[in-house]
Amino acid sequence: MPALPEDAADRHVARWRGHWVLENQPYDDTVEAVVTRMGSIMRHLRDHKKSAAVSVGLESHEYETLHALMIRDTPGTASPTTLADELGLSPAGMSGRLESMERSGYVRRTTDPGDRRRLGVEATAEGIDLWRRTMAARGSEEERILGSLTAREQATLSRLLKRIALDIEAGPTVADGQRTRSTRPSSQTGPSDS
Amino acid sequence: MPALPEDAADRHVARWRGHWVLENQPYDDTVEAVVTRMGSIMRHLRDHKKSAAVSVGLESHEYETLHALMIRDTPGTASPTTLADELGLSPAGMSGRLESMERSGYVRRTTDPGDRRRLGVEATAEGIDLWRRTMAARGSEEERILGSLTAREQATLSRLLKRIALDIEAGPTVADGQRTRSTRPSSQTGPSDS
DNA sequence: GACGAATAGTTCGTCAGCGAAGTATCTTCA
DNA sequence: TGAAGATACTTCGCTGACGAACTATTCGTC
Repeated sequence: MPALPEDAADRHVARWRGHWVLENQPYDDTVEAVVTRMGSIMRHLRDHKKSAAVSVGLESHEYETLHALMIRDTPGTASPTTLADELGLSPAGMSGRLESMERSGYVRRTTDPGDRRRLGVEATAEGIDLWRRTMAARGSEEERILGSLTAREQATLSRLLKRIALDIEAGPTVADGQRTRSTRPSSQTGPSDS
Repeated sequence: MPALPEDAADRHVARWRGHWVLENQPYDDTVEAVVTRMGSIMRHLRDHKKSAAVSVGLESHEYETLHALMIRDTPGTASPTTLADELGLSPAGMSGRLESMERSGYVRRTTDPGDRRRLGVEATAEGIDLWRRTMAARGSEEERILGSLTAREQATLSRLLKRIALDIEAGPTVADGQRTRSTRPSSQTGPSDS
């Protein structure tokens, strides 16, 4: 494996090491670099997705909404509440979003005759079209950037990330506000949690 | 290597596969899983950081600002413009944030006698204290979750991510709107790119 | 030295999102 | 049958952020 040139994360780590202030907490270059790199990769993908949406005339939150609507088991239709949950939005936020998207004609709210509290949200033909065009404009930037790795390397990466993800999912489900201590992970490496 | 149980990303991938709509674009499970996992790891870290800040009485954006102020080469002081750049904020946003943080007493704006257009931003003693306490409350969740991996595995992960990050940094710097095709990566590997 | 361009911040109008409170509808159960 | 309570969504007031326009200062150049 050839030595790789410096990346932004390396520079970040070098810069930060000197400013570490928690005496009882070690500063771990590798950990810091990993987190920084994941951050910049995700930011890149987010920016890319956003510009794809904008190039088609959609705000990125509108694209997200259409997307959530389209990739579900009953494509193109859902209740505002479900949608809000999936998008991590408050009910109020969802109302606002649907309102504006309905005005733009991307979406339609329908009433449920069986239960008049309930609404249905459907993507309109135009909404679906714009969603598809955004998908196409997006191309698969994800595949492009992961293309720097071989299939084997991708698999390794995926497995390592999965171990971390599983650890998080097993965790205390972060709960609200209060930081409950995790189901101490397999430990072996005292997370030295403060 | 033992078979790992299913994680949320596995479920996401399985669910999404059926809804893939770009005929000319293959659907790559591994890529999708990698991106999903990085997303949930980063989200977890973000939530954790936020709740640490809140537990100390800081809004998460206030913590970010103090953090940017503290980890720089001249700790505790910077110009609004620099700060805005580092935080990815518009000048207007920065003004607002400083305004409210100054009202809260976390930060102080000072005038530069040499150039009266310029300001300096300094963290106050209270701001520094709250920042440190947030750092402590944060503990190192990053280290805790990466603790699921051995040092060797962490190094592997870091290297793989670095390859991707370098590819992105080398890229067309995403520019605005238009999707320019990257300096085709070293290629060699249309990997499993199915 | 003085006027035009550049630079540093601020103000203004707007928008998406939040939490809390409100409205309408349905469910439960005495 | 008819409250009391639960559920589904909306409205309201507020906040943080944005882009565009504005103010104040300094730099460059003739």
